[in-house]
Amino acid sequence: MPRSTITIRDVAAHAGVSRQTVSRVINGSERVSDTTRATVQASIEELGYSPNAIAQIMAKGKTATLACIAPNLTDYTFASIIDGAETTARQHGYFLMSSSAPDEQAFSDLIEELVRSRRVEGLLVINPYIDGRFTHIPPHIPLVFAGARPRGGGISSVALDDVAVAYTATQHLLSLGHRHIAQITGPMQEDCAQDRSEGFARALEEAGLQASEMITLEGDWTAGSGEIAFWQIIQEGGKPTAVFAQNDQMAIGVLQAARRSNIIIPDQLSVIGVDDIPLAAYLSPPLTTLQQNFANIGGQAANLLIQAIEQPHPQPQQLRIPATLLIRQSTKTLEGGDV
Amino acid sequence: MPRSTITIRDVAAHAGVSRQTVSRVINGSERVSDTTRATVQASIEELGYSPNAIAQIMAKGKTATLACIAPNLTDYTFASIIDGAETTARQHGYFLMSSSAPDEQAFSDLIEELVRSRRVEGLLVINPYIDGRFTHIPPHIPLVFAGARPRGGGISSVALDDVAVAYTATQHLLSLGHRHIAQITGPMQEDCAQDRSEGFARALEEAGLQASEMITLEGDWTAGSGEIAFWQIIQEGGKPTAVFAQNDQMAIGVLQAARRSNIIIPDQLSVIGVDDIPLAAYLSPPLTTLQQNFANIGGQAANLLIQAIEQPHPQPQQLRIPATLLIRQSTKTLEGGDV
DNA sequence: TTGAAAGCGCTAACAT
DNA sequence: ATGTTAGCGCTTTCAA
Repeated sequence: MPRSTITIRDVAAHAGVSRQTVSRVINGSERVSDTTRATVQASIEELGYSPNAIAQIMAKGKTATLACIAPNLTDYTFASIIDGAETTARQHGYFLMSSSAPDEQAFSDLIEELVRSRRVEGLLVINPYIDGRFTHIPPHIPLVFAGARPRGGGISSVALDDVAVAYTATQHLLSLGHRHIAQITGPMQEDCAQDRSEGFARALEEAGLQASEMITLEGDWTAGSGEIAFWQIIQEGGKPTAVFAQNDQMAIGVLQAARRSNIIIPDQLSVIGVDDIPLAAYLSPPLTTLQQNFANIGGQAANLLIQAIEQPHPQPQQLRIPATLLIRQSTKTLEGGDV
Repeated sequence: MPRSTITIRDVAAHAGVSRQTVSRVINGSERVSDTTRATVQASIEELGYSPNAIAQIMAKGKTATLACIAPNLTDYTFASIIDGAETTARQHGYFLMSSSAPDEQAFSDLIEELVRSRRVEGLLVINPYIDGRFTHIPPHIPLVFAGARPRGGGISSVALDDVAVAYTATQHLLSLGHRHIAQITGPMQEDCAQDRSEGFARALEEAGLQASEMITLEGDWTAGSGEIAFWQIIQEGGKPTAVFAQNDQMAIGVLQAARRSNIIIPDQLSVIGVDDIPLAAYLSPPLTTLQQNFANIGGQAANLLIQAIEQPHPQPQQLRIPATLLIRQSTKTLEGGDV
């Protein structure tokens, strides 16, 4: 027969003090004499007491829990952001409940359950604009977006500096002499894809070129979509000497399609991606890309969220995180003519 | 001035009934007349009332929350298991808190906080034997292991049928005519790596060969370790015609090392992995592997855990999940001689 | 079918 | 420095 859980009451009785004193010891209050503190501590140890977190939450009115919702948990970029957020949250004494919501309905249900039931004090939403999910976020709850700048005002966010990233990637290709650069974008309903397209256009314009002269196709961030897009480029008779894929997955698809079309990379075609997923360095050839610091993005987002919870009137902030150009072997100086 | 949260009290007053009646309506009790139920429902809607989950937990003494702890959240295999577990947990009305614990200390701290504070009712531990973390698991808490069979008795688990998986992989290579097969294992302190090694040996023996005649090197599941292992094989003058890598990541390392050594895959060397990570099909060449159903593993594990929580005396169960051989282009019939 | 009382384990606000 | 008194918002006896 395992004895029933021991409570603050048992400790109080055992130590010969009031429950309140035990509570003070637990919470590290100054207003306890060293001797009683020691006595209480001893009782706690002896009884193997541990406070019931739910009861503490109940009495304090604070759950010290954040929710983080991503489209899924398996995507490396999402998982890394969550990992970073969790670490930071815990450092500040918060728990992080991470959940996936593949579609708008699931998102809506989840939010409803989490927020209305007051299980969490704040919301960290990764990629809020992949569908209409942002419309289901209730007002007045501390909120931070990760992976996209907010469309409306008053919302804090942490995201890659997408314009700058695309600009840098395109610049790199231009500096290698490429003048026929195809672009494969993410879904254009996502601000992130729009911003990267803008960065692409900007770099071209500075070089006296027009984005409209280049082939641009839309993918959905998957390797498969990159593959399809590149085949389409070939079929349409496009002769780019370089491809800017807006993420690594799609770049991988391009590598695959190129291989099957007997196009040698980087000799006949340079390819650059964005993200630096772990396998990028192990591709054939290793992929030149822009490395994101996902853990940092997650950590900063958690920070902003905790600020929003703890401060009375926090100022919404938009943080943009820079990326690092990693030159590997999938990009190369343009030598001969076109493909 | 946002009005303070409305409670069951407000609803009771508004509907002209007692709090208990409202509670009964919330919990779907039968013992309420249809008319009062309707009245109460109307009040709930009108006031926009939603029960406070923390208070419910407090009163019921059940958190309906599971914890899932993995070495990290970013590994695709872990994330997929978690994803599957979360889906199943939610279907049964449970929440899942997933956390990463990179080392033993972090694991110990996390468990301490989660279990002793009674925030969670059960523990789902992914890869409990990567270090000594399993020794920090407190007794008497509902527990399920994922990714490894338990060493002690009385613990439920869900894992790949590692012996069978390795047997199938090796069989495949043997059936292609290979007789010189190198093996790259995971860390041998992990049961999973041991079991796969056993399956490897068993298949060889059935073909009249000995595992001791083959080169076996130990990796740490990373692509880098696979790469290093393969270089070592070459340096030592090993001439395998095939490599069985105990996971895809290490197989990727082999692909990389082979490419740099100008060894053509699959013409000069066949390579097979385990997992079927998303990029396996996009490698050069696409990787032959054994596909795991991670979501299923996670889902089954969550099921067992919930059973353990809800049933008085659950029987510990060891579930072994089969894998599917996916033949792609990294394995090929042995034609000429050795490399 | 409904309500009153008691309590879940803890803490905040006042005492002393 | 310590104790007393009220809750936190809900559910669970037990009565009626």
